[in-house]
Amino acid sequence: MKTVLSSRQKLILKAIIEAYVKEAQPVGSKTLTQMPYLHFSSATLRYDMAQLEDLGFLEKTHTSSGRVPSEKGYRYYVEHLVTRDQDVIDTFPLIDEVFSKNKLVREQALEEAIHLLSELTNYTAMAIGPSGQGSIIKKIDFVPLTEVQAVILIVTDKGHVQHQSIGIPEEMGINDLKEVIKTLDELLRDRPIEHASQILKAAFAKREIAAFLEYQSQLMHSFINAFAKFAQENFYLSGMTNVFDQPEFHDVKHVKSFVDMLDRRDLVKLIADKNGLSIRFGSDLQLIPMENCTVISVPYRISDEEHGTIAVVGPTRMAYSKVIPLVEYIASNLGKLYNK
Amino acid sequence: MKTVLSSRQKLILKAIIEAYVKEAQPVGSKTLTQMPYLHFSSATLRYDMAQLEDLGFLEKTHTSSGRVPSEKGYRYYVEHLVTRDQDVIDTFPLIDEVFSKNKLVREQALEEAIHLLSELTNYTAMAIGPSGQGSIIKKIDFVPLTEVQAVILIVTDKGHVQHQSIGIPEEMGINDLKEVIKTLDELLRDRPIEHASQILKAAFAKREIAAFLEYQSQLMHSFINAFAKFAQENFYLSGMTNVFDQPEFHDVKHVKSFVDMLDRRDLVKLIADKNGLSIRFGSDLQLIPMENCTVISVPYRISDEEHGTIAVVGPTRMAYSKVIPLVEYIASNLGKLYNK
DNA sequence: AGTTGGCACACAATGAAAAAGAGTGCTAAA
DNA sequence: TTTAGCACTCTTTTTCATTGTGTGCCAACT
Repeated sequence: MKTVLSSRQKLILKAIIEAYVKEAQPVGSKTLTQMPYLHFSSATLRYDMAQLEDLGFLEKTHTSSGRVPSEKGYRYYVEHLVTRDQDVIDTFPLIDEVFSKNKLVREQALEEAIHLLSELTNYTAMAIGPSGQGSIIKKIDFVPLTEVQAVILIVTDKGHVQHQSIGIPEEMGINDLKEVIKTLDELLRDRPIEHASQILKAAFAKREIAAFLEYQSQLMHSFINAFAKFAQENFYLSGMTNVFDQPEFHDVKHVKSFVDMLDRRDLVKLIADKNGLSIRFGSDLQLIPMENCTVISVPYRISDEEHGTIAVVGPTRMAYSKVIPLVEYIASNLGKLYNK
Repeated sequence: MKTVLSSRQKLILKAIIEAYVKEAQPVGSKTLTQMPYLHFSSATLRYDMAQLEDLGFLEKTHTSSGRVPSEKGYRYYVEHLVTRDQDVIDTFPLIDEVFSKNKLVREQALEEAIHLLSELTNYTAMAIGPSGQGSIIKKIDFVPLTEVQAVILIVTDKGHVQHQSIGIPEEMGINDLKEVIKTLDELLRDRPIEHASQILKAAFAKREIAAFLEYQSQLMHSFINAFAKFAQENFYLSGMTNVFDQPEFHDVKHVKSFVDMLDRRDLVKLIADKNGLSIRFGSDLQLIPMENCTVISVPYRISDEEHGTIAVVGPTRMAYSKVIPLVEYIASNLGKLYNK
């Protein structure tokens, strides 16, 4: 069953949400009478407000307080009512300017972008960077440092690099190690990173690279470790403390669990792998520190294999009309930016 | 002029500080009478407390409250009164066990160490890792990715690796680039990282590597950028939120400025380059968010060139008798650990 | 001289009661 | 359908008295 709201009810819901977003105070009928397009008496507005409450779009904090939007109210708002803030759209040329001013290396581009995003929204911005997933190994190399130490290097076609220090056992000379690495390079070059560990293990089982058995497991461990690092989603964060100013975060307990959650990167799996603009509220996220919070995320795409997501985290009482166009614009421009 | 305290006054100061550290409440004369070694009447203790207050070691929150240690009081305490907690010393074998259990790669060792430190102290732990400073360039290499893209690699004798994606200009083939990198490798190999930029610039000025002039500046920029990254102190942080439980951090404003300060790494320069155990209080640090906080830092040393500092940050009302031996022990053992 | 019990005083913390304020729901009338 | 009016509810703020903790000082005791 689809609930139908009268156009005045829609106006009221929109006005309440936008006033509440601004003031963080329950909004009453009297406040609404001051709004343009709502020049009715307070009694009339009260009547509609009561209906909106019955429908579950509004809530009261106590019997005789103003109304506060419910999560359902916000949902309806972002789906049907929200408009893109013209002031924000007017800043798009400025964003272009900031981006084009600094010449950015790949990794810095994402960082810059979410920094800008957090500055402009005053909420917390995050990004999941393109992972090594889907990359092809381009080279495996090693550099001897001393008689007993060396560094192994792995480079992918996307320009990702992993390195790992290893020890060289006494009974094995540098030349022997060179031989092993060369074999590995031939074995793994042009193979996808995801298969690397498996190929390595298979080769090890077949003794193809088992000239120095007692050393194998240690070296293999180092490589597998390095391969695993590629798979790690890389996570960018900016403006973590921005949301602390919000009254939703007045309690240090809440701040603490929020920071811990970001530290643990609990949100990574949640914002990844969504198509297009996604707005998720506290109850969608199933994380206690995210109660009363909303995550707005948009995926971006740099190439067929390289993609990720950027997101803004803020209180559910968020300035959607400003944040939504901003996130969308920055996500859509990241691709261009990245390839500069 | 040197203030001399009677042995009873010392006992009282010690008892007050330790009680205050535990309870975070002003401590009164009655509480003190319950302490062992302080079986005097409350009036007697009050008399000494008044003297300690005159000397500036104690403070009152209002005319008739218990006493709270002043910063001067804490200073005297850590210099003359504090003892190393035996319980903590007893845990040292456990620390050894944790360390030896996990085989650690260089970078992970520091991370593990300060993680342990923050867990055991319940305060915030930081470390400045050995920087690339003092390292020697061992190899400069490049890996072509596509016709127009490549990665440059720089490896030092300490096993540090930096990489940077670069674009290959059309008028320059891969072979030309290979030539340039080879020249650079010869030029910079076995040279200290600190001189690298300078050598590069000098060579550029003398046109030694100027076969493709219009490209030079871009490439040089990438290299100089990569060299600069070595110089960055690398900073490790663990248990940032631990201190949020402390009553000193009950205010979100304070929490926010504290997190921002850590984000900006304001403390890095402050804890670096001190010899031996250093205990600095809020007023020493000259940072607003560090009021009522103390930083305990100890340098560690891995080799002649590789050294750093680990530190614990907590409220001035800190369990010094536990933290001091812990930080010292972990710092002294980091060297061994690192070289495994 | 050092130590102690006794007592007046100061202030914070707690809780109850009163007053003020904001906003609602309902009803009857326009 | 809209509005004015009014009683009612609940929060917030203020005030005031009460209680409790701890001090400072003084006179007396060891």
